[in-house]
Amino acid sequence: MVFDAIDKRLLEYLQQDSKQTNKELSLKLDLSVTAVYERIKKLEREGFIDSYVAIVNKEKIEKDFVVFCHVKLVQHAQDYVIKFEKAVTSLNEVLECYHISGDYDYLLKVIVRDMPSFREFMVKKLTTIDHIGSTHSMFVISEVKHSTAINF
Amino acid sequence: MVFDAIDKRLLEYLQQDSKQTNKELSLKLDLSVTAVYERIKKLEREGFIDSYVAIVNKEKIEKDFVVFCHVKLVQHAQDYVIKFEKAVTSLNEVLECYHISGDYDYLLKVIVRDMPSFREFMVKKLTTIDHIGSTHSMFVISEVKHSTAINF
DNA sequence: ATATTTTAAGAAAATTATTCGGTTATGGTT
DNA sequence: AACCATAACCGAATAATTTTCTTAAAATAT
Repeated sequence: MVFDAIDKRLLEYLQQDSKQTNKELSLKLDLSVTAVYERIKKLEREGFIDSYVAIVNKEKIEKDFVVFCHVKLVQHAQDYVIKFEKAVTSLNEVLECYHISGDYDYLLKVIVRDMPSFREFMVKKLTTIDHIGSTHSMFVISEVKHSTAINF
Repeated sequence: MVFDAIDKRLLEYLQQDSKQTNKELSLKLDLSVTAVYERIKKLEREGFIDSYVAIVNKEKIEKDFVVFCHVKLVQHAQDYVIKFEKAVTSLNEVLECYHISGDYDYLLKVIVRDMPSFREFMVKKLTTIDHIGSTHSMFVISEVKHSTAINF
């Protein structure tokens, strides 16, 4: 399987707007509609494209209170880690969770409605998970840049 | 404009998979194809849906070295802030940038190929921006959860 | 209770995606 | 350089989907 410069450009376009028609893409890439179609199918089949999603506006649905939470575990025994990761994954306020290097073990991206909701989330959900040592919250004052597109 | 429970479910479905046909959605929502069509158009028009994008697999394109960078400015005069935000936004390794509360001013999500590329990014790009006081990098060991869908 | 507006439905039209058969490039082998 | 095998491409035909249109039913206001 060869992944060439045209595939690269195609992915760039699709990361920007996945609702473009194959005809539009065929003009940009100087290919036939069929060639574009088959390249897209190949990229989907081979796993280059994970999914197609709609990006919704946080403000509009009043879920625009974003907080990054650092979490440290008391111990790092494997079953503690597994349990924590499973628990945190199931929380729908947690959109992202990363195991990271540094002073803390994890970095979580949490999205809720407002500060009271955040308190509720911390008290009733996050800190009820076993083996959490400490947490540290960083509130997002403003989103300067937010893109889902990976540049080559 | 009313945003009801059906719209909510519709957004949930579209955040999961935006390539579903209106017919599939009409079955899930127990509506006609036209009703689904018009609701989607309304959500797009009113700004509930920002865009439709393809999510590409980082590993596949060998851009899966993810780093969160804290950045502190030397001063917070408005023109320093504006310049920094503009400069950082233009860097295509920086997918996300947040102005945050706490010890540091900004949190950046950086995606590159590997550690050498990261070093290159830090030395040649990030730290050449004016007025940066200090930085602190947290390397992602593993991505436990990564979703673009906001839950209601 | 009546008028007005919104929402929904089915059918028709327009556009788009997908399949198909044949052709042209590409890479490797002799 | 000629050969084969494979992959990529194209245009046309078909299938599926989106979009428009017309009308009917709810919901809301007068």
